[in-house]
Amino acid sequence: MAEQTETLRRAPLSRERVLHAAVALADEAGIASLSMRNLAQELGVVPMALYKHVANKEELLEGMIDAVVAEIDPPAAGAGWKQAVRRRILSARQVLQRHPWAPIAIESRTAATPGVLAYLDSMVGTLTAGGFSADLAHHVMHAMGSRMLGFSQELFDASRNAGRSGAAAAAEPPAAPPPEFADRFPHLATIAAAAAHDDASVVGPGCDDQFEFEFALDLLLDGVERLHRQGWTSHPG
Amino acid sequence: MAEQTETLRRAPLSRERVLHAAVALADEAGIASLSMRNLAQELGVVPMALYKHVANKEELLEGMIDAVVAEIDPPAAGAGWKQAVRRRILSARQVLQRHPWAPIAIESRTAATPGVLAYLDSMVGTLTAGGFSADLAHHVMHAMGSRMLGFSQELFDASRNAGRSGAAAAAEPPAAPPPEFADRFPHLATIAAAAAHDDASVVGPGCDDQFEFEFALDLLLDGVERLHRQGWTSHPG
DNA sequence: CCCTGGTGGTGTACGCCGTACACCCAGTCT
DNA sequence: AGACTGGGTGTACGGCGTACACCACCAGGG
Repeated sequence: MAEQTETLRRAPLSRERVLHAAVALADEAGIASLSMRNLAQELGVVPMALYKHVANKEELLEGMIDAVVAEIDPPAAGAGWKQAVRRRILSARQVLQRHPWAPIAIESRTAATPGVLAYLDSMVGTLTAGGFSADLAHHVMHAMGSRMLGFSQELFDASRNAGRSGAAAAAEPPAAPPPEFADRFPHLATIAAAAAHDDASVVGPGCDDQFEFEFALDLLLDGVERLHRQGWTSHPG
Repeated sequence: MAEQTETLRRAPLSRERVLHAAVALADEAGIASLSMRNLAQELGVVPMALYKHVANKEELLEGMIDAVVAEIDPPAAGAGWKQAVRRRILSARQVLQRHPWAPIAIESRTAATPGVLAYLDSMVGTLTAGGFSADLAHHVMHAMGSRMLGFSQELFDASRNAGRSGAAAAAEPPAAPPPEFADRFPHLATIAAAAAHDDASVVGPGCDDQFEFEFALDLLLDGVERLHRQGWTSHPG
C-alpha cells in the first residue's frame, strides 16, 4: 500500500520529464544549482536514476537547450525577409528572458546542438527566400552571430546575472555603483548619467534593455539591407 | 643543502607569479584544466599556498582577465574615432587569440572587472573625443557589446573550442560534418558550400575568421558612422 | 641575546560534484 | 515457470574549492 501510493504519487521518469524539470530548476534556481543530485531530488529519485534517461550532464544540457530553442516562434509567413528575421529574433529574445541561463549554456558548449542548427538553417532559408546569395547570407550569419538567437552580448548584463543565480536575484535592484566609480571611469559615468536622464525619473532603470537590443538589431539589419540592395559580394572581381 | 637548492630552484610565490602561471596554464591546457590543484602543482607548491596570494578562484580569474585586457594596445593617437576604435578592437581580437579561454571567462562573470571597465571607459572616451554625444555613445556601447573586446560571438567557433580544451586541440582540423548534415540542414549546407568555393582549394578552411570578423565590425562601424553624421538622438523631440 | 609577531608555505579534512558499477525488483514474453 | 529486460537503487571513487590549524622563517624590539 505504502509503495503503491509511492508509485502513484510520482509518474515514472522519462526523458521529457527529466528535461522539463531540469529547465524549471535552472529557471528558478540558476544554472549553477543544476546538479544531477539536485535535479534527482526535485524529481524524488536517486541521482543515478537520471542516467537511465540522459547519457550524462552534457547531454542533459543539450536537451535543455533544444527544448528552449523549440519555444521560439516559427518564421512569420508572408513577411519580407527583414521583418521575418527581426520578429523571429525578438521572439528568441523573449524566450531567453524566460530562461536566462540559456545563453551561458549555449555559449559554453563546444558544438552546436541539433535544435540550434535547425533554427539557424531556417534563418538562412528566410534570407535566401528573400533573394540573398549564398555568399551574402553566409557572411550575414557570421556577422549576426549569437544575436540570431536573441543574445544580448552585453559585457555586463543583468540577465546574465540571473542566469547564474536564479530568478530571485534578478528581482533585486541593480546595485548603485560605488562613489569612486565616477573618478576611475569618468566616461562611463557620463554616459550612465545621460542614460538615467533619459528616463522620467532620475533613479529609474539604468537603461531600457529592449530599446538597446532593438537599436543594435536594427543597426545590423539596416546595414545588411543596404548590402543586399546594392548586390554586395565578397569577391568583387 | 637540499633545502637550499630547493629554495633556490623556485622563487617565492607572488600574486604576479600566480597570475602569470594561471594564464599560461589556461592558454596551453584550456580553462577546464585550470584548477587550484593543477596550478599549485605547476608552481611546485601545495594548493592552499595559492590562497595567500589570491582570495579564491573567482578572484584568480578576475586577475587573469585583467592581465589579458592589459595586453590590448592603447588607443592610437592622432587617428579619427573610427580608425582608433577599429584598430583597438582588432588588437583586442589578437590578444584573445592568444588567450582563447578569455571570452568564456569574461562572459561567465557576474560583474565586469576593473580592467574591463577601464578599457570600456577608454573606448567611450575615444567616441566622445570624436564628437559623439553621451546619448549616442551610450547606445553604441550597448550595440557593440562584447564585440568591443574583440569577441567573435559565433555560435560555433573553433577558438571557443580551444578555450575549453587547450591549444593542442585547436590545431586539429575542423572535423567534416557527417553525411546526413546536408539533408537535415540544407540551407546551412548551401552556404557552407559557397564559402568553401570561395577559397582556392575546395577543402581549404571553411571560412576566413579574420574576414568574417572585420565584415561584422565594419557593418557595425559604418552604421554607427551614419548615425553620428546625421546627428542621431534617442529622443527625437 | 632572546623573544615575539607576522608572513608564507603545509597538511588534513569537509562537503560538494559527476558518474562507474553492481544490484535488484517488476513486468513481459516464451 | 523461467529467462530476459528496463528502470530505480546503493555504494564508491576521484576530482573540485577551500576552511582551519599548524609551523618555519625572519624582522625588529626589549
